[in-house]
Amino acid sequence: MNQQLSTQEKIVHSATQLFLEKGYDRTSVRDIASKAKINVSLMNYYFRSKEILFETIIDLLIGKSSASLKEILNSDLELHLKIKKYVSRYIDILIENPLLISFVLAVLNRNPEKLTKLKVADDLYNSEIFSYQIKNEVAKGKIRDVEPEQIFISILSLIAFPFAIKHMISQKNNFDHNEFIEFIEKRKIIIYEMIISYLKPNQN
Amino acid sequence: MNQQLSTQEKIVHSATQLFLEKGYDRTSVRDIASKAKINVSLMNYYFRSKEILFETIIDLLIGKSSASLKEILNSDLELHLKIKKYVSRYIDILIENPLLISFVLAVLNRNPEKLTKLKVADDLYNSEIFSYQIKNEVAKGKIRDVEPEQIFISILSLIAFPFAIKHMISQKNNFDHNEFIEFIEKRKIIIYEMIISYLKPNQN
DNA sequence: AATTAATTTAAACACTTGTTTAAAACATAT
DNA sequence: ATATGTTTTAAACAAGTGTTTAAATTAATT
Repeated sequence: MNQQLSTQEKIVHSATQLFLEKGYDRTSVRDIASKAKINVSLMNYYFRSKEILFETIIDLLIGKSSASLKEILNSDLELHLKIKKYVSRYIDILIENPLLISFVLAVLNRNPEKLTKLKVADDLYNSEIFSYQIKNEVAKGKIRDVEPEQIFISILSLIAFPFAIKHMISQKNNFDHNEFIEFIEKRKIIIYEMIISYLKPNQN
Repeated sequence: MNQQLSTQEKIVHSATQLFLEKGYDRTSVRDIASKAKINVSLMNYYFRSKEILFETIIDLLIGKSSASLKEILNSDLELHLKIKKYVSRYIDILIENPLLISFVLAVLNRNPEKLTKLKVADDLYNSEIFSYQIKNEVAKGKIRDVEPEQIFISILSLIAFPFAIKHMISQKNNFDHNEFIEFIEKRKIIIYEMIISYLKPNQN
């Protein structure tokens, strides 16, 4: 399989895997080269530096997943259904790549200055329409009086954090990978119902 | 102030700050030495290696905060009140040290093998009594039928994750530090009510 | 005051890091 | 077949890493 790939692709492929597993600092250029079975200097030939290679990979990783999430948030779906779809889709993405969250968090805390350039801010996290929708429902008395930002952060937290502490959860409950995924799959409904029950206006 | 401290204390003090801000890998022994205004080799004299110094600091950081949380979880408080106190206390701890979560997450993903030794697993995260309490309430029909683990992870996520993405939240909403804390303070009630409203048995 | 122990220092060690250089190998085009 | 451009290679570079050594300084003990 590695045979079919171009040198450039081999570098990206191997580096992505290593960055996800060990992070930027613990991955050396020689690690990447030996995993991709290429000469060390080819990394500098195709990408000018390790840093640039890293940024390329960040954009690749995040760009891939963010598009469909943004689409859901900006759609004209009814609020409840939108939340349900968003939660479900987001969890599916993270199940496909369970290391993504830890990766993004690491980037966020190592290079907070690169945040603007990072697609996360724009794509994963721009929710004008969603905010407006919530404010609207509040105004109509359909849901409890809430700050959209607080709701959005809550949803995000409930979805993403378990992946960030996957090791801890798995160890405590003696989960193998499949059992962890089962645990996470259940959260699609739990998170949805948790948010919905909170949003219900006071029934006094 | 640095004058009063012993060499050993100066090392721990400076290293803690650097590890929290920049992480283990991006902090060099010479960084620590120059911040503590001591000779490089004193680090190896008092602690045998950078790794051991790091583990010492992990235990210090986590041990400090975990005690009071464990106490609340294991107390015989009524469930609702227990959750309220736990959320509030946990948030207070993280406000006091907003970098703690990112630090722990970094350790968790870099050295997952050290997890057992890490006090997190035992202290922050052992909730036999809490689990039993929830199962009990479920059996009595006082709350919805839920898995205690899912509830615990949800509470943890709602509390901790916003600190892990502090930079993102602050940038998007143009928060300075105080405004971020305000945002977080509001979550004490939000998280409590979110969990409680979810736990309410079906009113059909 | 003399001797022993604890602390601090500067220098060096061995190793790894990302990157560059310049020659070699290969492919393409004239 | 020759020349040109692209890709790959091995070797070296300079800088930084954690740690050790052995001498110098300070403190404690007899």
